[in-house]
Amino acid sequence: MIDVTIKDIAKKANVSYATVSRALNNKKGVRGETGRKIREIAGELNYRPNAIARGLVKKQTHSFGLIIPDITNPFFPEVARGIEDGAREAGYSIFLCNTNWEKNREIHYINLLAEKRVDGIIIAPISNKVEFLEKTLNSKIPVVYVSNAPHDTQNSYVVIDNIRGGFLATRHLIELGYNSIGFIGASNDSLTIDERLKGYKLAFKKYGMEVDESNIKLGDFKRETGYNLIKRMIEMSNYPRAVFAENDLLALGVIQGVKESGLSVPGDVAVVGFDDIPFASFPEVQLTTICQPKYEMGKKAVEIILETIEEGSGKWVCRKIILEPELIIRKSSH
Amino acid sequence: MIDVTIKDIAKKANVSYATVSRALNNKKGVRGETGRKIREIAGELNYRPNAIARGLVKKQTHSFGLIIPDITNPFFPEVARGIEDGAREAGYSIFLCNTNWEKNREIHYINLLAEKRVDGIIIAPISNKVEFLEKTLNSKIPVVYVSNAPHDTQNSYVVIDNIRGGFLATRHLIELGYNSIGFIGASNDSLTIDERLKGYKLAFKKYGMEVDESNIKLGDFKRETGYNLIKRMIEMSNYPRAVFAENDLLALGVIQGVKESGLSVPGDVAVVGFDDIPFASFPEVQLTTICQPKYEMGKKAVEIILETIEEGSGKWVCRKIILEPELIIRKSSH
DNA sequence: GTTTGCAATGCAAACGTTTACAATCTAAGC
DNA sequence: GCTTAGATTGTAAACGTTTGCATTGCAAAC
Repeated sequence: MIDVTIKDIAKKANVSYATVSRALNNKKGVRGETGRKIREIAGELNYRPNAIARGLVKKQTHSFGLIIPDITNPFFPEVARGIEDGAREAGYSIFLCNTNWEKNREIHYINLLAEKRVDGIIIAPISNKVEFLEKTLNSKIPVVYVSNAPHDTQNSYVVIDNIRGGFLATRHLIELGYNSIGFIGASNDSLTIDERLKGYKLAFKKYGMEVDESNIKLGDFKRETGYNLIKRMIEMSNYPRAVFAENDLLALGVIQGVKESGLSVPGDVAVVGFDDIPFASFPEVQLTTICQPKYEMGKKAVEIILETIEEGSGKWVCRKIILEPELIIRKSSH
Repeated sequence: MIDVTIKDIAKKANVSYATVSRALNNKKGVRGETGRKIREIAGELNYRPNAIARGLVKKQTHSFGLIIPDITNPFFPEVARGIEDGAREAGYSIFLCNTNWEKNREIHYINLLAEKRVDGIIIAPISNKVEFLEKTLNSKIPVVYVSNAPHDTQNSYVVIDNIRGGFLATRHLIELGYNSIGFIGASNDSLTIDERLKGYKLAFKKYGMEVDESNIKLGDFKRETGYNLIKRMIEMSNYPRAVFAENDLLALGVIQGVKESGLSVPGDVAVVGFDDIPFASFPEVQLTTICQPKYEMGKKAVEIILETIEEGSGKWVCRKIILEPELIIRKSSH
């Protein structure tokens, strides 16, 4: 009962195992009756093709890797779902790799996936330092960046226009009349933050306003961080009456911090986030935010990976897709 | 540059490839100098062992499958993170399979994982109908159920005491003085619901109260469902002033529905959830709920899988772990 | 009744490892 | 210097498939 192989079937059907292989893969050149018998026996024996063996000879595993920094941030599961759906439809499986925002874990996984001979890698990189990734993988395994990507990459990516997003969020607050606007984000070797901050500054410039660097506070991507940073900010004598947080999780932390300081949102401090995670729209929260098409982003990333794989090792497919962010105004700012 | 193998190294080092294999795996019986040279060459050539080939001969892939119904429900990412952490520490990778609550997708994935020859499967089953799963996998691939499990299974599981959880939630509401308490959950071939509902009824019994079946409304596990069901409930002339929702997502939907009906929580309707997802504790939400040790649950499940694998095909490891639920009282009920 | 051509099948190599066993080398013991 | 044991290395089989090529069988065409 342990692991029935193609040979077992061959023996029972009195044919060579090459014929069994052909029959089971519905290849031409096998008599109808023979095929039927073989399939029947395969069924009886509860045969399951060994994808490992097949992978070895066909040099493809029908699987790819998905590297994300934080499965706990609802943004990523949403993207992952898109990827998973697309992959399944095409007959691919995905290795889930959660880096927990640790660079060495990212590297670890890249090596691992390479050893597993995945057909492609979809990665939401932690930072814009991707030399290692690019060096080890380039021209060997197709890579698609998702969510954010180093701008000088040779690889495909599907991202959102983070500068535009940062700009939209900030402009929204400016137009509401705020002239002192805080920025709360993750540490600055992340590309995401780099660009969203750029958008933030762009808006200031466009309206002829000065950026006050002391209003920019950086940490990481966790909710607690938003909470801590806003508290520190509020201690400042002249704290900003509006805050743009780099993602919704941070924004939620900010809101919590504001409330706990005895202030109100948006009365005392207006808050805008980024991502539009499901909870942002929850009536209790009603967070103004920049919406990213998360599911579609994942779906698209898979499409590109598949396209690259199909293309064979021939020419290098390179799609650079930049999606439009959308400002969604809710009650945390008005 | 495309795929350097053990043979390339052997040629360059002037040794047989068996020696290379031994050297790279740090096996005894290879001279220090030889080993050093081989490793050096391997480094230069940027050699990456082919896990597929290795898997074929060693008959293990160092990967296992994780089947969950909904990666979008924050409960599961939390569990997944525990599993991922445990797996990585032990050198295993996980195939993520999201069934989207569809039974045939679950079956599809089970077959797929079997073909991929994963070393084990951790599954949060959709329903208590697992004959197929058990039939196809039993005694071939180690299985560990997580979150909930069929009680008559031969396999290991790590779950929470759902009956107890349902009981705690309901008792809490009873003790607050409510005598008409609604139950909102998923369709009834889910084990989870079966047990939590059992706990609900148990509490009624214990306090000598009658269960009013019209106060029990079933749908699925999505937030919208909670929203829709509570709205239907509120239309009833004598709707319950307290609701136990089978999970936090449903509970959030319930709260939304209550508010939109112009009623307040907990003033008009008290709400208790289940899971304690991160957002339940958010100050805007403050959902009373039954806490599950999600991360630990995942961690434990991996431990068991690993233990089973280590054990070899010798005896059948079977651990049945039932964790204690904990009632966390917040502002959605008091 | 040959030939021709094509469909059906079998044979064997290949994919990149690991590993049992055989062969060789080295150095210690006599 | 010869034996011998132990360490080092090589040979080849195995893992379960796919697939190019050779072989066979059979029917149609001559």
